[in-house]
Amino acid sequence: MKRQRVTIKDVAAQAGVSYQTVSRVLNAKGEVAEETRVRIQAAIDALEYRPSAIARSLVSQRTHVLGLLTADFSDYTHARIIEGAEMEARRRGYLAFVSGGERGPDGEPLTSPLFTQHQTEGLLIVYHGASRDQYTIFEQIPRDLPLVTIGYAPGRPGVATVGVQNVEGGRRATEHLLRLGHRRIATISGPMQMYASQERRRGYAKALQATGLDVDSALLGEGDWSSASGYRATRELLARTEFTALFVQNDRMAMGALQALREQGRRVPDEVAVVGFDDIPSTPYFDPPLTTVHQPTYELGELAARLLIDLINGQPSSADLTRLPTPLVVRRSCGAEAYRPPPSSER
Amino acid sequence: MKRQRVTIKDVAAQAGVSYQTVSRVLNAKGEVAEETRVRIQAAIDALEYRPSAIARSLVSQRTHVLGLLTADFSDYTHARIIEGAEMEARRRGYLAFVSGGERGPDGEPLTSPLFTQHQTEGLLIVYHGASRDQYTIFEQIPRDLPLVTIGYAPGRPGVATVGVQNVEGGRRATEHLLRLGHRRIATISGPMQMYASQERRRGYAKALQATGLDVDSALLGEGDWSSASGYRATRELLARTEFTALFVQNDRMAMGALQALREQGRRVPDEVAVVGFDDIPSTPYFDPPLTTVHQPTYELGELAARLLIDLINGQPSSADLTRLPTPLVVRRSCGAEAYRPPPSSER
DNA sequence: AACGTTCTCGTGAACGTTCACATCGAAAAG
DNA sequence: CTTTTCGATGTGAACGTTCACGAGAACGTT
Repeated sequence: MKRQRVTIKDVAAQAGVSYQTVSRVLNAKGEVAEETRVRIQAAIDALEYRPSAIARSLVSQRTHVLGLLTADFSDYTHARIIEGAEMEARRRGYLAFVSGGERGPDGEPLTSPLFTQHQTEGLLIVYHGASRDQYTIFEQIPRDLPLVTIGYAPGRPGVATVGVQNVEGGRRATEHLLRLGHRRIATISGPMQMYASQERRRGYAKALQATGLDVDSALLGEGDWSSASGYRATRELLARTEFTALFVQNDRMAMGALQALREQGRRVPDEVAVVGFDDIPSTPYFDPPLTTVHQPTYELGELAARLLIDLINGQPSSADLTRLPTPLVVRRSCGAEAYRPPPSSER
Repeated sequence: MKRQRVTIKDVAAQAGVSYQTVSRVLNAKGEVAEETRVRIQAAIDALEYRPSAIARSLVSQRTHVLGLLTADFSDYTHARIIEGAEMEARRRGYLAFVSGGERGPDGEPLTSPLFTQHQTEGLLIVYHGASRDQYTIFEQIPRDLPLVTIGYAPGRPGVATVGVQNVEGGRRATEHLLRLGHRRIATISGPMQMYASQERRRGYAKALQATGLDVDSALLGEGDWSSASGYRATRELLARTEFTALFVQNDRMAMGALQALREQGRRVPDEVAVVGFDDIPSTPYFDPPLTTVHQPTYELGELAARLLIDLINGQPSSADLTRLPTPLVVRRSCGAEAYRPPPSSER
């Protein structure tokens, strides 16, 4: 484990100059004779010298490291956001600590104390968010640390937020079903203390009201985003009331819903039309292929990283509170279109 | 952006001692009078002092940072491995840079040069691996950097490898179908240059041969792990030959396969029995619920991280080349069992 | 009463870089 | 030929911490 480090002084010695001159060619700063620069470059290559980011950080007080914090790593939506954010960060010269999986008592992701010690320059919380009264997580975060969240704690002083058009997405899905002639449209939300759930349901209600319909509470189901909960909520709805359409507010729950409908012998889309939310890649392979509201998760991650980096560098960014569009993707489960074979490439 | 850092000297001044004494209480090293230690602790709390990991790293030459490199972030299997690895790393006091999404010309993930500069102590490559002749990635990695891969480049000098029992999994799936009386069993592999594909197919062949059957090349399909490719490969198989069972070597492809079978009017499991591989969480909600070979991905990530950290600390680890078990999970798509309602919780 | 121990704490150096400034030489200007 | 100017390079300090020492005080020992 003796990893003898090659330092800038070794390079200087090899090239017969002082360490400062080497530093100058490394940073392309200040004048240095062409002849010496090639000599130094040769020494660098010969010794395979790699500057120490640690030492640099110590003097510059900058680490170029971001922290990405998430509650649920392996959920596709979250993973995609992280992927986009990490990619954008890398493009801008930042590295990302990623941490996730641990949740506090209220479901919020947990910060590792390691995060703050390691001089993370900014933090991105990838989490779809609980309602206003539960922000315990922010107490663990230094107040002066640039912070961006995804659709979480919008408008909170000190935190910037980006998200998707949840309300519009919900409205779009519901309008589509209304346009197809459905009048009794059930819906299954995620946990109602979460913003995304509230917003998607608000879109649902808006669409109904615009058509002069009231929201019938018998038609409102609630799950926890999991397929199992979608399955359960659908069975409850079926037992409780009649409906000809179902708007499930994420695709995983929709998968459970389709399962429940199949079991009960309700044909989709003929007897019940179904629309989902998220547009996860497997959606064209649902039975039947799912009409759903697309979420640009990758782009959301990129946007969030961009905003965070701008914040770190003190650049006013217009991205704060940006809401990315959520177009409806029509497939077969809503009955609006004849069947097409699935596309040849995923994602 | 003026983040005026509280240093150990500030704490020392506040407590009326030297910086060294503060360092002693921080590291619980050396004797320090009880009275002064509480005084210093008070100063630490009052100033909200957080030691600089950067400065520490500079002197200790240790960063306690791992690099997790992946090719495909948002694939469930990969994400789960990373999640497990990150969790285990955190438990052992390590933070993890995660980087992914970029692939080289041969499909291998790409290392960021930032990785090595940042004094990553070890690298975990989460990638299911291509065949022997494509190891371009290792050339970018310093030879003395501890390296662990997942089922990739096993036996290569300098890299430790963990994985799952792919051969046994493939055998188990095929044996199950044989035991149910099937004799013409088709299979769809991933890209054949990948280890996982080769191994799973080898398991398939072994099971057939143990029963005295030959491998019929007409029954061999190949995809790229995506649902779309599973769909395509299944259509090709259906057009080409007859079979009563299908072993698809990952669940995403299986999803496409089910879709293709449905379209062609082949009932599952009555006309064609299907078995998958991976046991992703949505598997119970496939139509029909998919019998599949379980992969302990989370545990695999934990194991890999443990191995990597042991390597870093120069501890001989017995985990190298460990292969985690891959039990068969029987659901409905193979026709072996009556239908049970999906479980109430995912993952 | 003088001395060795044991506690407790402080000083200087080092980790690998960059920054601010000083220095040196030579070319340009008078 | 002297002075100015500027290009090229070197020196000291600093970033925040730990490590290897060393020093003083309190205590007991003979």
